[in-house]
Amino acid sequence: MIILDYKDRRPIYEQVIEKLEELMFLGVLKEHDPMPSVRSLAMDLSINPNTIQRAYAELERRGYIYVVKGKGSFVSENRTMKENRKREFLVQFSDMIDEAIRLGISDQELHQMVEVQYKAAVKITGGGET
Amino acid sequence: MIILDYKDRRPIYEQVIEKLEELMFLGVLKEHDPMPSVRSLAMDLSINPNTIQRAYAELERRGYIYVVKGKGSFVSENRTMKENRKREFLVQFSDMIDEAIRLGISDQELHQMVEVQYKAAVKITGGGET
DNA sequence: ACACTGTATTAATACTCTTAATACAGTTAT
DNA sequence: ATAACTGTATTAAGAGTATTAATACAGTGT
Repeated sequence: MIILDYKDRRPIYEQVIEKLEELMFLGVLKEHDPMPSVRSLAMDLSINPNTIQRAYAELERRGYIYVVKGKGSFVSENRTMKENRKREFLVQFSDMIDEAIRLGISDQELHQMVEVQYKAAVKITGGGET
Repeated sequence: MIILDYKDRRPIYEQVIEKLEELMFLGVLKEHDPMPSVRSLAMDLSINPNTIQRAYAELERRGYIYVVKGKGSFVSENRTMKENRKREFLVQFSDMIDEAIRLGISDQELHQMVEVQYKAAVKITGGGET
């Protein structure tokens, strides 16, 4: 379910956070679904439970999971998550355009890139079917 | 000339590399200009000369500066740099479009963002006047 | 000779990430 | 109640990296 990349410079717990958020976003982990337990996920990934614990603590802090003591951790109702993600996208996208301008890329070129890339990407991924 | 951000998680030497590359890109540091000496830049930034040395070694490895022993370090003829930067941009931009598709953003929306952001950014920055 | 350049080395310190070994409290099923 | 799960907390150790510090050496220019 999750594959770690040890060549990645970022710490493992961050990768775990990212992957789990992605699974929530994709709907593989649905609202109120139980998260894998700290120990079992640690076993799965062959890493220390403390490292998973750290990732879970951060996910809880972000409001993406909630904890019921003794029972486990569960996926939150995460409307906020998709909003956050979209907000981040918008910021990054406008930064990209600033960079494009610095690089002397014209708006026509940008439009063309959007067009080409969009078609190509949709063809591969299947794109935004909700 | 350079301001370090100690809240940034990345190491100082990486920030120094980034800032110096930016100054070259902007033309503040022109081809064959002398770079500030290791010791003087270290003084300026109130950090250890070794840290600057590390940044310079990396800049040389990337071909952005060249060294004349006993004289100093100088800005390379860096056509490659702008090409590299453009290449990086293209990769990132297509990644962004993939993300947009995941977020269910239509190509029309993307085109509109490009349009709005481009005009706004050019107005502020003055944009790609070379 | 002196004051600059870059470069190299070694040591010490600090910080972060990760693992390991426990321990404790709450839940659930038997 | 006991066993087997949950999450949480703590403490210690190890590894790796970033940074500083103190030198030393070689080349350049005045």
